Amino acid sequence: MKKELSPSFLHLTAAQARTLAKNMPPEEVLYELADLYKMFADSTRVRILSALQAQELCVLDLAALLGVSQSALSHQLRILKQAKLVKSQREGKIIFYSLADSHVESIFKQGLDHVRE
Amino acid sequence: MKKELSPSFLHLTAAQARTLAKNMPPEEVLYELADLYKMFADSTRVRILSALQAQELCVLDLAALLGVSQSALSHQLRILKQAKLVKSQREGKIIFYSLADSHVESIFKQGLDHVRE
DNA sequence: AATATATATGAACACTTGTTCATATATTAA
DNA sequence: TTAATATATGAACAAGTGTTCATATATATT
Repeated sequence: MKKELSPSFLHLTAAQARTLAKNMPPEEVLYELADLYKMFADSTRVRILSALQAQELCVLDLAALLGVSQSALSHQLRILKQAKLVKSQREGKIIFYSLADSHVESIFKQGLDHVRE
Repeated sequence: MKKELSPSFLHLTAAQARTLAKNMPPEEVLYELADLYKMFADSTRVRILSALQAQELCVLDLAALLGVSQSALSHQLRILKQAKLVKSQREGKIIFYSLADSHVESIFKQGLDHVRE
């Protein structure tokens, strides 16, 4: 029995290609996944998340701790907040930021395991 | 006993700041971590990794499967290979790509868990 | 009310990144 | 050797991103 080879594939039968595509997460999910990882793909944001993992902090303390300008930090915090990785809580003049999600920690650790291997 | 407040911090004592900094992974590791996540921060690369998770594939099949140009794919494969997330194996004219590292899968799954929550 | 403090934001800019196009390299077939 | 196939790569370009600078907003203090 001759294998039915789709004209566009080299080694995959059309059936195999379909099965493969079906077993992959939907495109839309993969796009969201890339967007999630974009949040961790900048060293400033990674350092922010790493610090907030230890304890909640206000903007100026974070800035001092990381050696980043207040403005740059504020911009990044906004991005992290929109992505719902970080939340804020006002106490008078000061706003405290903390991790919004326990998943952040596990994603973080997974990555560290790989980097340290 | 008065708290010794470092002039540069608002709510952190100098001691707290030191402890916090000490408990964070070293800067250099955080930079590597960001670089690792950069690999997952592009939808084309995520889709490549997702496909290779199912099975090893040659460049043209991958291109057809994902609907990406051969050139674009080749460029991305080079990037993934340099990052040691992917490896290649030649068989005559054809080069098969596969995941280089089992960590890739776990990083992937962790992210999916978060996206799907 | 005026001032000081803490944070946010818009615009501009430099830098990075992913794709395309054209072409190069490598292997196989004729 | 020549032609065909599979993959790689350099240059150019468009789009995206992170920072800075100046300024705005919000709260507290005097």
